[in-house]
Amino acid sequence: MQLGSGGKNYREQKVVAVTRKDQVYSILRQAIISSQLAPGEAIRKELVALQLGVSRTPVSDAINRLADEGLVEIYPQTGTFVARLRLDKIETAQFVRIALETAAIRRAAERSSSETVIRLQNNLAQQRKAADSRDFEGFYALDEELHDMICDAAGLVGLREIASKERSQIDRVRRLLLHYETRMVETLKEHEAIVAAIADKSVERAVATMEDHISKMGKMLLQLQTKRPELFAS
Amino acid sequence: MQLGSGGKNYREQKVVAVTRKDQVYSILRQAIISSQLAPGEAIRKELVALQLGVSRTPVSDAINRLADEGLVEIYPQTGTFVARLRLDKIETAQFVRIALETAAIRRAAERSSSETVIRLQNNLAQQRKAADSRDFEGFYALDEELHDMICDAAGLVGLREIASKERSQIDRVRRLLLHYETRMVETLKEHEAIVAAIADKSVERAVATMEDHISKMGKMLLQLQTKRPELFAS
DNA sequence: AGCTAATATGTAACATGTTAGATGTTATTG
DNA sequence: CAATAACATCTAACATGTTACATATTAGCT
Repeated sequence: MQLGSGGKNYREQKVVAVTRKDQVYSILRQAIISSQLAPGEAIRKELVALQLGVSRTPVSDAINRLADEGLVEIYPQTGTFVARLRLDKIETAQFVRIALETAAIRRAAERSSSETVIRLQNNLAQQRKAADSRDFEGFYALDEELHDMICDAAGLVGLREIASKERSQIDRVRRLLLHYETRMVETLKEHEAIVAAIADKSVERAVATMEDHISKMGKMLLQLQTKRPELFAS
Repeated sequence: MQLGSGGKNYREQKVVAVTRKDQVYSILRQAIISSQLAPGEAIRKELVALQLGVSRTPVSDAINRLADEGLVEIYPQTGTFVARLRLDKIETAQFVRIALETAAIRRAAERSSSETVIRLQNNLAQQRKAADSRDFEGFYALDEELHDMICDAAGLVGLREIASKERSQIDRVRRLLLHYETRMVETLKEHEAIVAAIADKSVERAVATMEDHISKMGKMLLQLQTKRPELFAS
């Protein structure tokens, strides 16, 4: 594992964090969300440590964090596994997502500056490009970014991180759906409606379009169980 | 640290979790939220390990988790400190709390059974007793329990844990305010209004009373900075 | 004295050795 | 042959040794 020059951390002005455990965490999290590591698959800490060229300690630390996040399941003295999907957990995540993001967009619509709107529209332009060229992965990343930008626009420190963490379960399911997903054009339209409402400062319309958007996506997610039942627990 | 008989963990039916790191986590978290460990105070891992009769490993694991939760701050190669309060973080936590708990009470009011209502009213009766006998700590615990019960009544797996985690910052501030707090009677009235709305299945009224309740408390929290500025960062 | 560089110190981060418990397999017994 | 007990194996949990880095202190220089 080649780390990137080791950026310094200073006491008062805390910087990105470049510890090995953070790097391992990012790598594993990415691998899980992108389904490179499939739900139910065993994670052998020692092997991971070997592959990444670190000791077992940072790997364990990273996995503990992933367990808190609900992305892995640790069975003491037995093994660590990529968490299988659970419909009830996904339902809760979906609920939390709607609660947080509708509240966030309400604030965002109330207080958004023209610069913010421009950035949002910029993102939309890129989404159109990605949609035109059938670039699923690119579109997906821009989708996430748009939601993050709206969270940020609410102007609350740390809100994006909280929302993004609660979204990780849903992100994972969406990735698995990517291949089946044909909703890119519809999604784009919904995004456009959301941004338009923010630009118009139509607070209630922004909230309603966001709720509609997340709900529609939620319905998609539930279809995964019929398509890939082996990914689900219990 | 005397552990309680070591309850078994089985693969499919996962049980409470009795690892040392979980115990250390609970102990430290309690100590921080109850302000036994004051904001800004250093935590010496080795000392904690010694005091609890465990090695540094479970202590580090517990502290990592507390850091994720925002209750401690780890400065690499320097030290670990109980997180100082930050107005902006508290504001975000307050926002998240309103978003989650109003959404939760909406669902709870829609679907609450008569048994649930009875449990809530039972809690209220105990709150009245605690208020009569000026039992701040007891009242506070019942307050938390009431909010947890409402989360549970929404019928979403894991929602209570998420809400409770996001509330930890606020709980800490409330504890610090306990000695100044004279709002117990008013708080009780607000709780009664909330439960009454749920019992009546008046969804919108339940949501409104909950939002009002949390907002009023939020205003109290902000007064702490003028009373105890040394607890705050930046 | 004021500034900079060398050094000392303390801590988290990291590495690795050890233990205990969960589970699967094989032997043993009725 | 089935039930069960002994055992082997594997893994996370835990313990402890080592390293690197942030910071404070001191020494040396102008």
